[in-house]
Amino acid sequence: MSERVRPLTSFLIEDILSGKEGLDRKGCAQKTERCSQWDGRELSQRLDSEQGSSFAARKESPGRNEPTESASDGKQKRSRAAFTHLQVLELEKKFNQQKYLSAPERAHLAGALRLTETQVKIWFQNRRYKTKRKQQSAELFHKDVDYKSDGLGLGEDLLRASLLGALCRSYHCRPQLCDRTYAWRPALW
DNA sequence: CCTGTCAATTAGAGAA
DNA sequence: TTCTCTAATTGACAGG
Repeated sequence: MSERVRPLTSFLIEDILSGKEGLDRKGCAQKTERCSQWDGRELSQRLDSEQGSSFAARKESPGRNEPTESASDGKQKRSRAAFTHLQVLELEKKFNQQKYLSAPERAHLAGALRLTETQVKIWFQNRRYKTKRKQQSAELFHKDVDYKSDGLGLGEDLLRASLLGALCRSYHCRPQLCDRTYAWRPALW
């Protein structure tokens, strides 16, 4: 992996408008186009009428969290949507069926769940990565257990116990997740 | 060029 | 306050 530069975690509309980000209008629209929090097209349009002013180009959050802004410094705080139980349930269900969605499928699912296509896309992206990480750590553990138990036949049981324990630890503070992870339970064990 | 993916990271939210 | 989970963001890269 190549070297990482400073992440633009606080991607501020004010910075773009004032030229601090060093992006021209097109670059700005492109960049924002990629972020679910900002609508590049809307931004481009509004740049025409509101150049120089600070405004919130943030899309309406589908979750219960409203975008917040501290009035004093005018800095936009990143909002984090909290998907509903049902939304996650349906996403998990779909993910269990298929790990990748086509554009029409994504649009359909997004519409059905009242999420943006980007949110669905990002959810699947994060979900795949999460699955991969879990699998990798499980494999790592498996190797370790195999090495330690070394012929005692404990590897599989210990792995199961460990994974179950990890899962319980993960969800012990969010009981509602135990229900919505139905996809994992029978398949995993 | 555009759009999607991955991998890594950041940061909000809530439970302990 | 700390910890965990996870939505969102980022850069690099690939394919059409």
